[in-house]
Amino acid sequence: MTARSTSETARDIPEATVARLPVYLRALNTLADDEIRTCSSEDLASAAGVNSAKLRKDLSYLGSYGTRGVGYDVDYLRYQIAREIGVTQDWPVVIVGIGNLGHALANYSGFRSRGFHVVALLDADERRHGEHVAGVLVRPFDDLEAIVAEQGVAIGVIATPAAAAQDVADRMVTCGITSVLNFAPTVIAVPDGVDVRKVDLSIELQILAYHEQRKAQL
Amino acid sequence: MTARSTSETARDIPEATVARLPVYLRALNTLADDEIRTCSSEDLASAAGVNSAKLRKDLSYLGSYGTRGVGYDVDYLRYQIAREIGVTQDWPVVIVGIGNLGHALANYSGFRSRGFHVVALLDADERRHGEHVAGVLVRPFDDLEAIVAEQGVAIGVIATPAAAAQDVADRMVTCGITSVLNFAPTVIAVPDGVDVRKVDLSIELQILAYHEQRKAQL
DNA sequence: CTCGGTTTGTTCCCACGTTCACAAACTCCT
DNA sequence: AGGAGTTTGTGAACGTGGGAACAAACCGAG
Repeated sequence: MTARSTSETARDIPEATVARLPVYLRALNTLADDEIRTCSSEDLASAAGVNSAKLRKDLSYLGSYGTRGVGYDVDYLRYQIAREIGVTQDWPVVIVGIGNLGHALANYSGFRSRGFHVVALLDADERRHGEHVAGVLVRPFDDLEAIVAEQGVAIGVIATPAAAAQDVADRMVTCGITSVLNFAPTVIAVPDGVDVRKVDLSIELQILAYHEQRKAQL
Repeated sequence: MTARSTSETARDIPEATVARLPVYLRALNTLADDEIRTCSSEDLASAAGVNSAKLRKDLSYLGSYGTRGVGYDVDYLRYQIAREIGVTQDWPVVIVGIGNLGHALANYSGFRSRGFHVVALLDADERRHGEHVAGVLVRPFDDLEAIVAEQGVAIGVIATPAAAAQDVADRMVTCGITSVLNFAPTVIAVPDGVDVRKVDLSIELQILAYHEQRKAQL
């Protein structure tokens, strides 16, 4: 995707692998909670719901962190994956659009516990300003630039209606945000160098409906 | 994935294509709202954020619904895609776990407007029972079997904490649900023939964080 | 009817991802 | 020390998906 021109220092990890690393990390955390110190690729793979060969190949992109004949040290591997993903540091995040979904996101404990913390909640509707959600003040959308500059925010979450999403994305990009998580049910366009990931609830249901319909046809 | 043994009547559409059909459908709806009657593959592709060659190939799996030299009839194509996905009919859905996220899902208008309607909200916590969310009564989780049987529910949504997700999934499968949309941050195991799709907010953020970290290293 | 312009449907090729299978490397037991 | 058993890391085969390019098909003008 991005052309890595000079100094091929960092090995580039396939996108499909990157998407699975967080799953492995969560599985390792669960194992660690159960005070399991070591696991085989088979153990971890079944906890993560994947094939063990795929797991080993995925991990091999990070380095050789296992021991043949033994397996992986849970804590060590956990740290290596966290470091590779970048969640050993803490990422400030802004959420725009404090409707039903924005509320749920602001309250979602999985963010804070996994290296992210919500530094601001923004909404265009001034009737919401001053309200506190999950202990964070809801502020005007126009405060975006100031907050991003002050806090060094790189990641923005869009939880607005579809009609507002592109405008919000444009403003985010303008003030320096380079990663966007979009919950609005619309396609947003961004310049090169900005990453967008989309989460769309009704699309997921429609995919299930397709398969469901196929099953019914037998 | 599923072995289609006999009567190869229905062409099987690649999974990647299935995942994009809802996007095309939404783009077509937007065009229809603007009273556009016809569009080229180029028009639709840019509205959907994909390459036009890919769009044409995707549509070709459904049949030949375009006219060379002209393009696609918006309404006709819209109907064909909707029929293929299965959203010309209405799918009953149950949501289990009425916390912050469950609330947001119950209130999400995109479901009803796209061929899905919430027939029941279930929660294990009896303090929530009797409450109405988005006009639907919150009922005990133990009512699951009765509701699924009565209403012919095939699709279940899990919005519980991670610890409860597997149990909920097991109960759903037992009473005949064959498609599950899982919002709980954990991997759930289901038997063959049951489809699971996972939506995981913190995983999406972690993927963004990985790329963000890579950008910062330049 | 024919010709030029347009747009679809499809073929071909390449890149990416998945899985198998096995050599390399480690532990433990005798 | 040596051999049996175990598990990782990886090379190779295979399948799926993406994109360029082009033939087929349609429209409209003359």
